Amino acid sequence: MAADTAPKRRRTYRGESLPQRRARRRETFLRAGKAVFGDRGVQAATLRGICREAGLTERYFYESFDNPLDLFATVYDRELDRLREVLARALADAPRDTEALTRRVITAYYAQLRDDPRLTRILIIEVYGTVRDMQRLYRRGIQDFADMIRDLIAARIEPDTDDRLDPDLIATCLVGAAIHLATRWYLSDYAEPLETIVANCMAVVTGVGRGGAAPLGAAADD
Amino acid sequence: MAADTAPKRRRTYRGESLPQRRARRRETFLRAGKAVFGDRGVQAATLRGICREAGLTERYFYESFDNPLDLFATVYDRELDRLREVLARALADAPRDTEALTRRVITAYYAQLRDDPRLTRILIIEVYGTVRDMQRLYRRGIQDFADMIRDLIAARIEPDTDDRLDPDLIATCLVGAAIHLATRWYLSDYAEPLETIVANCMAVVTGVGRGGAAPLGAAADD
DNA sequence: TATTTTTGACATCATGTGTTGTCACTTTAT
DNA sequence: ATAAAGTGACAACACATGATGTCAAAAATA
Repeated sequence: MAADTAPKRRRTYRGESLPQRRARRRETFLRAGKAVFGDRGVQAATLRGICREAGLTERYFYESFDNPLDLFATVYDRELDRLREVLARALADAPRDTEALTRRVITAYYAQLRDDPRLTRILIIEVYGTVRDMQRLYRRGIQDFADMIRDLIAARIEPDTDDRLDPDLIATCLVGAAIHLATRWYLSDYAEPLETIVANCMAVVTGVGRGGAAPLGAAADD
Repeated sequence: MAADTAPKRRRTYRGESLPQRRARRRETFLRAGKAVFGDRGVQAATLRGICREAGLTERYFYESFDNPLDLFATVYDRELDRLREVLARALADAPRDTEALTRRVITAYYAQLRDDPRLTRILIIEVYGTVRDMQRLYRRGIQDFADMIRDLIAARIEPDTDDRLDPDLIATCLVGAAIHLATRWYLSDYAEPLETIVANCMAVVTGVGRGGAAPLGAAADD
């Protein structure tokens, strides 16, 4: 059926070939999608609103995406990759000292979230409020970070202490802690300075499994 | 306008007065709402579906609720109160030893989530995917638990160690950790035994702020 | 310049949902 | 018994949205 209405020859238009134009329009929709999803949220996003934001018509939307949720999934994937890249870079040229490395990654994480609120909203807030397809996306995205943390802490586990301790579950907790802190931070319009957020997240992450007598800080409890 | 169609006299019907019938129908809708929201989710919930589940018609829905989201908010509030009550009870007759108390509360929390998957889904999953009104609900609900934890750990903070440590933020982290672990647990259909979940959550909660040399367990790292 | 492709604005269709209204039937009270 | 209140099934309406189609103007090629 595509052959019926297909043009005989493909022209360059305004100095762009057909693949170039397609790619540009797709990119335009991705940017518009990030703006709409990141500023107003998935609930408020409509096909027409996205097209208005993109300055393109519905036809070109369907040229690159199946439906609005497909666009969101693509935007989400992309933002997730961006964040992953930032963390990988921080991890790459980090010192070998465990605490310094942890601090560096955590700092990179929160700095990125602070510098790109739209990414933040898409990755940690909007991804929830959608159908089960999005929950798959969410779990996949989170799982990556949990695995990253798990590998970091797995080597430090001593099985003879408590054999119920599971690096996977611990990592899940730590991811949840970081995300939840990020959520609060975002919703407060980044009220606290970055250093404060990092310090408190560090306090949770580096203390894992050390439930002895000493409390927060260095005081001895009664 | 209500006066036009208002009945002249209020009758008892099937042995129930009008307030009794109203209350019963409202209760029926609350149960139906919990079933629909807790099993199929907010996205899949429709007014007609809720009425079918309740065995009542739309008229009686509007008798007690403004719209489906209003019903969800009421159901959410109710389930939150139930959970809060469970935790308060666990906290009330808990030993004074801090660790035992913490363990008791955490155990009560996860046991309740395991025993009532609908409550779990409504409280930790479905509450996200709605409009901003629900985010208010969510924040309010979470805030309560965060405050509870904050009060527990605030007394243990020594300000001369790191003055950026903030009981509020730490509590936010811990709530996030617990919720995220609960989310994973729920999505895995409660694959791990309760004791495992509790042990790992404990490892995170009781270790807060103790970021020294000792890692998970008791081993010394290189 | 003439023809074809490309574009954009807009109309149209189909569908689902919240909301309100209708009406026959049941139950209660006089 | 009869009239009024209550109930339940379902129709009807309004509206938003996704998806598809129409058509004239703009731009490129022969």
